[in-house]
Amino acid sequence: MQIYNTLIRRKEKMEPRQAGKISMYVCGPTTYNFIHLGNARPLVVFDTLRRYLRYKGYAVNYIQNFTDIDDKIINRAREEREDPILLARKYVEEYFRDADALNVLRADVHPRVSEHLTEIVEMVRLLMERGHAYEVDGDVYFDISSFSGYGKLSGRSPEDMQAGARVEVDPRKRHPMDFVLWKAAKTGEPAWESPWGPGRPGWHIECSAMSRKYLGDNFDIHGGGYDLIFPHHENEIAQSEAVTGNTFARYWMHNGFITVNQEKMSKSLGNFFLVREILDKFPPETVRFFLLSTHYRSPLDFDDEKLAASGRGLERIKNCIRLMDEAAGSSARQDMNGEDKVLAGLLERRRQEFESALDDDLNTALAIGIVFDAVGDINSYLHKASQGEAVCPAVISKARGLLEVFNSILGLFGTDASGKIILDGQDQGEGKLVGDLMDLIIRIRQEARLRKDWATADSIRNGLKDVGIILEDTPSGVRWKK
RNA sequence: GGCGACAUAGCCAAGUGGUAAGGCAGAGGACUGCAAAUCCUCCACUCCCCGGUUCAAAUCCGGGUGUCGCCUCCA
Repeated sequence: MQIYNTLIRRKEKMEPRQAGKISMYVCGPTTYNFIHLGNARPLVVFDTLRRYLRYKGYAVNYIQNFTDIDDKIINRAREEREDPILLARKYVEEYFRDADALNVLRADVHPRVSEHLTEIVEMVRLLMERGHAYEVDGDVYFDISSFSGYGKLSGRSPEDMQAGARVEVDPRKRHPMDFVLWKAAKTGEPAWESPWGPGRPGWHIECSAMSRKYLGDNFDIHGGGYDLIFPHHENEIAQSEAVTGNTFARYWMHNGFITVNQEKMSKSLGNFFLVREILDKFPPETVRFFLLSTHYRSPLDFDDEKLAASGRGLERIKNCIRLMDEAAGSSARQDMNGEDKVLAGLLERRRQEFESALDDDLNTALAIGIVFDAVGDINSYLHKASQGEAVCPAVISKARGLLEVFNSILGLFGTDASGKIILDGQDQGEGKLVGDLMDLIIRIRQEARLRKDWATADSIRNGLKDVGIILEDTPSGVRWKK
């Protein structure tokens, strides 16, 4: 598999440190609010990467942190007259509700800053001991001049950045780009004991300390949003490598932004949409599909019309699954004929194309194109079969199995424990009562149709449409779906 | 001021040297009482512009133009 590595600015072959195992760390949210769509992109992208690596047979150790101690949390808690720790805890819970809805699998560990003060203080202490940090009035700063590789990820030298500095420089810092490792507590703020007095960690040190605890001095993949390259990830490298003397992460992956009217969606611009709000209007699989329909490094512009178009595209895949299930249930042909073998061959080819798409820097947009190609192959086969011989259930089972493999990686549709795709509709969800009622309504309408009472038949169909149920008359019977 | 990314049909989007995937929307046909779904066919002589390299460029190089991002909390 090839991965675009921000460190060298090109794709390279991904070779894990240990054969068959991959360690991944992805920067998670600061929990002071519900997540917005921009926050959701890395979740879905790296979840998909993780699923694909698993599919390829790797044992993946996946760590995603929560920043639950931070200025923004403290400010928010003050506004709401709540305890900062409890507020952060609440938004961790809310985070999981959104992530679960988007079918993002839980990480192996979700470490929180508030539970790793010991490791963080120890790391700062080591940086002090080794001459990479200095203390001023209870604050501890990292001394970037002590780390020769500073700037290697973001591709800028300390001199470049000084030239355009847009912030007032704290005069207590030796170099303007020095950054805080430990902040002395102000009155009323949560604080933890340290050799430099009570305080709390700076933003960057947590990821260095927690990734080290769970993945060791070096690991394979570090992911996050593009805007974390500088300063966050640059600083993580400096801290970690200064302490360990080892290369930190080998492959750095950064997702592009979600934009609104071509502008970055961000909290400071106020143009963000909460995942929760979007899920009120669109099903979660549509949102996930939308997020994966563009390559992860490209910007992705959001609006309702684009999401709606994604939903219509997804419907095509769902229809294919419904058609397969109907056809398979109506046939018991055993032996494979020529058409069956042609489809079987095409399916195998699609599997390979799908894999090579994802092998090329997780090209989910291409992979989704391959899914549609497979859907076209299957629909054509079903159409031909409907006019001649019945389908061969064994080939249909293979086809459905292929879509389930695709789904196990893209994570679009809900499944049962064995990975079988479960769609809304008569299969499940509403329970037996709705199914029975639908059977009754359809029977009454069919009687009307037999009498050629089209007015009644159409009235029933239109009425159901108004409550969100689609009726489709087919030669073999009536199909309904939500 | 420094650094970087992107520009492909009405919309979304893949494609890094060999003659433009896929989806949405749209047109025609098949099927249907009608609709929907599905199938078949059509829908970019051309990839922001101008030069150059090459037998061959959307793809490489140079120069423009435009949009966006990072340098400050931000996925």
